[in-house]
Amino acid sequence: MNGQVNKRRLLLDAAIKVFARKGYHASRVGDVAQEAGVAYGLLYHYFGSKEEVLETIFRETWAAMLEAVHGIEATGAPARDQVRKVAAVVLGSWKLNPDLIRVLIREVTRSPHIQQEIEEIGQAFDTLERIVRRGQAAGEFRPTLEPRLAAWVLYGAMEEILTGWVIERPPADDEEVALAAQNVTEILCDGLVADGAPRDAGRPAEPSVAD
Amino acid sequence: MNGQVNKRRLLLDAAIKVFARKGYHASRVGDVAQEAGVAYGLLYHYFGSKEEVLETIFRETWAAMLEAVHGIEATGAPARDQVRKVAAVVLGSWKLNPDLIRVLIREVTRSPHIQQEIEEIGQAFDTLERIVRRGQAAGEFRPTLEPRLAAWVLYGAMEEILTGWVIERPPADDEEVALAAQNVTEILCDGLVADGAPRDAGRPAEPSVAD
Amino acid sequence: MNGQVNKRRLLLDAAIKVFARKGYHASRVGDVAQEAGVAYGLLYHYFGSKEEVLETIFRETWAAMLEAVHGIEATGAPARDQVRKVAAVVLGSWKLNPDLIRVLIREVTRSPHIQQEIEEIGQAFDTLERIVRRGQAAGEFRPTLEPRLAAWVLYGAMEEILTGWVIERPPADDEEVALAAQNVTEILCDGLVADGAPRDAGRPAEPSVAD
Amino acid sequence: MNGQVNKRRLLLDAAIKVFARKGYHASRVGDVAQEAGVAYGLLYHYFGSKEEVLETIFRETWAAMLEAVHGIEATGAPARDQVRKVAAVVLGSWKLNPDLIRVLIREVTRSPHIQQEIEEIGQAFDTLERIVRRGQAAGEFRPTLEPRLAAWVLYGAMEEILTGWVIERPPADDEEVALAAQNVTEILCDGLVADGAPRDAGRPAEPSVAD
DNA sequence: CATGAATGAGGGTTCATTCAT
DNA sequence: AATGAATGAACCCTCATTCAT
Repeated sequence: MNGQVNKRRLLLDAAIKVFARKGYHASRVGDVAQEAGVAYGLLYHYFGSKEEVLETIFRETWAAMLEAVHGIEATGAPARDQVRKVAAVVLGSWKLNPDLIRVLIREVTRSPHIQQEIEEIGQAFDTLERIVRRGQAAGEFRPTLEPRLAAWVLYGAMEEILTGWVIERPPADDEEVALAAQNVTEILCDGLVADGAPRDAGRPAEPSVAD
Repeated sequence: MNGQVNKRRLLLDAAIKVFARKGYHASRVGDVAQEAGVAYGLLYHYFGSKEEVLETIFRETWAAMLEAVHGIEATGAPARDQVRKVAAVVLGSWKLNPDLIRVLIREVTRSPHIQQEIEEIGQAFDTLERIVRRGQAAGEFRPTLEPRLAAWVLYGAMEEILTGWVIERPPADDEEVALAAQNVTEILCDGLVADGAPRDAGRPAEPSVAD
Repeated sequence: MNGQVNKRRLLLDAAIKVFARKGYHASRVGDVAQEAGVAYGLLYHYFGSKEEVLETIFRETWAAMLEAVHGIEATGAPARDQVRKVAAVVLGSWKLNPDLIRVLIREVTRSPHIQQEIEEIGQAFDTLERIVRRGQAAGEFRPTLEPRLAAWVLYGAMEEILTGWVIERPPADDEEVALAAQNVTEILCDGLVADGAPRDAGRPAEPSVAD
Repeated sequence: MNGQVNKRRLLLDAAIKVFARKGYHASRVGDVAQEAGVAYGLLYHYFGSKEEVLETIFRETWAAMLEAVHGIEATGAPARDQVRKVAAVVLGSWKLNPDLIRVLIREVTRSPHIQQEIEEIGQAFDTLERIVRRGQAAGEFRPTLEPRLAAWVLYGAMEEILTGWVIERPPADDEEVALAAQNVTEILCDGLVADGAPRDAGRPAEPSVAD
C-alpha cells in the first residue's frame, strides 16, 4: 500500500523461490530473508514462524485455486466440460508460477506440517467429488464409479503431471501445457481404450460399443 | 546366523512403524531404536545414517514393486489387463503393510532427500509408458495420447488413492481395496464417461461447451 | 561498535584460557562459552567451528609473530644481533600471554588439525633460514652449515624452552626470561664450548683457537 | 615365543603405523585392529585402553632411547663427544622406524595424554643436563650457561630436526642423517658464528651492537 | 519498521569399551 | 585366544526464535 515495496509480499515470493529450490526443510529462515534482501528478523514481523510462511503460501494459493474450481462448478456445464476446465486451470497454473507449484506439490500436499489444512484440501476433493456425482446423476458419467475415488483419481492424475514437470522436465511451451490438459481430460473421461476396442473386458456382453 | 531375531530387519521394521507414525523428520533415531528394543548405537552398525535407513526402506520396497510390475509387463497380456494387474498389485500393497506405504507415500516419493533415486522411480514410469505404448501399437489404446503423460496419469491415480487412504481414511476391508483397483482401471481404461454419452469433446456435435 | 565488550574477542580469549587449561580436545565448546559468559551458540556466529577458533588463535598470533620477525630481518643488523632479537621476541612472548603460548606449543605447532597452515609456519622457517644464509654470506656465520637445518635448530631451541616453561615450570620472573634469551643466543651463536676449549673435535689440528 | 605371530607386537606395530598416518586422535581402535588384521576386541586382551597402546609405544621406545643415552653418559667421554653421540643416536633413530618417530614427536612429547610420563621424559632432560654440567665442571663447556636450559636447547634442536623431517621432508639418505647429526653438534658446541668473527656479544669490545 | 547479535533446545553421529559366544 | 554385535556417554553443530537497539 506504500510506494515502497511490500516487504511481506517480498518475503513470501522469496520463500516460494527458496523453498522451490532447496525444499522447505533445507531452507533456513536466513535464506529466505537473504533472497528477499532483508534482515531475517523482519520475517517475524509478518509471520509468526517459518511454518506460517509455508502455510500462508499454501492458503493463498489454495484459496485462489478453490475459487476457480468453485466457479467452474457453478457454471453447471456438462460434467466433462467441467473436468476439462479444471484440468486447464490446474495445469495452466504452472505457467503462472512454476516455483509456486513446485512448493505446493512437494511440500504442502502431503506434508505432516500442514495436515491441519486437510480441511481446505478436502474442500477441493469435495468439489471434484460433486462434479463426478452430478455427472453421474445427469447420466453423463457412469454410475458404477465411487465418486470419492474418482475424485482422487482426477486429482492424482493432475498432480502427477505437475510433478512430472517438476521432477523430470518442465513443459516446453504453452502448447504442451494445453496438450496435457486435453490428454488428461481424454484419458479420464473417455479412457485409454481406443474407440474400436472393447471398452470393458469385465462386462459379460458389450457388443455394441462401437457399432 | 542365530536363531534369534535379525536386528537389522528389526530396525528396519521399527523405522517403518515410527516413520509412519511421526514422519521421518520428526522421528528421532532413538525412537526407532527404542521401537526396535535396541540401543540406538546399533543402528549405526547396520546403516550409515538415519537417512540411509529411509533409503533402504525405499529401495527394498521399490525393487520388489518394480519386479512385480516387470513381471506383469513380461506376460504380454492385453494392455488393459496389464493396467488392471498393476493397479491390483500397487493398491494391494496397502494390505501387506500399510505403514510401509504410508512412509513411501509421504516421505520418499518426492522427497528432496532421495531424488538421486529418480533413476529407480523413473524405471517404474518407463514400464508404465511401455505398457501404454504397446497398447497403442496393438490398437488397444488410442494413438493420440502421449504415452509418458499417460504413464504419469496412471501413476498419479494410483498414488493418490493410496494417499487418500493414508490421509483421509484407510480402506475398510480387502473388498474396498479390490473395488478401488477395479474402479481405477475402469476410469483409466474406459473413462468416466458413461457408455451412452458422447465420448470425445473434440467431436463436432457438442455445441454447448460455452466458456 | 558498542561501548561494551567485543564478544568475538571475548570468546577468543576464553578459548585460549580454556584450551590452555584442558587442552583443545578435552575442551568442549560449552566450556569456552561458559568461560566467556555467553551462550555457546554465539560461538558459531563468529566462528564456523570449534576448530576454526583454534585456527584463528593460531593465525592471529602467528601473523603478529611473523611481522615482528620480518621487522627484525628488515633491519639488516648483523646476523647474531638478529638471532638475539628473535630469541628476545619469541621468548618474550611468554610474558605477554603464557596461556596463548601454551596453546600454541601444545595444540598448534604440530597438530594434525592445522597442517594446512604449514605454509604460514614455513614462512617463519624461511625467515630464519634467510637470516642464517645472509649471516653466512656476510662471513658472520660458518659457511659449512646447512641453513635450513640451522633454522630448524634455532626454532627448536626456542620452542623447547617455551615448552619447558609450559610443561616443567614457568619462568620465575622477567629476568629469567631475559636470561634465557641471552643463553640461547650464546649457545646457538657461540656454542656450548668454552672459549679456551678446542672448538671442533672433528678438525685435524686446531690448536690455536685461543692463544 | 610361539610359532605363530605375536598378536601383541602385531597390534603395537599396527598402531605405530596408523597413529603415524592419521594421528592418535583420528585413529580409531578399529583402524589399528584392521591394520593388524585382527578383530578389534582383541586389542583389549593385550591393552587396557586405546591410550595404553600409545603409552606402551612411548614407554618401550623411550626406555631404549634412555638406555642408549645413559650408556653414552657412562662412557665418561669428553662432553662434546657425548653430545655428538647423542645427536647421532637420536637422529639415527629415524632410519630405524620413521613412523615410530613420527608418533613420538607428534603425539607423545607434549601431549596432554601422557603428561604423567613427564617423569620419564624428565629423565632424558636430566641426563642431558648432567652432560652439560659435567662439561662445565671439566672446563669444556662455558660455565655461564644454565644447564637445564642448555638441555632444553639440545633436546629442542634435535626434536625439531626430526619434526622437519616429519613435516617438511624426510632425509634423502643415511648420509643426510649423518650430516644433520654433525651439523647440530657443530652448532650447539661451536656456535653458528664463524671462527674469525667475534664470538660473544657480551664482550666489552663490541661497541656496535646497538639495540 | 528494521536489524542482527544472542540464545539454547534438540538431534545426529562417533567410537571406545564390554561381553556373550 | 578371538570375534564383532551391542551399548551409550559424550559432543559438535544447526537453526528457529527472541529482543535490545
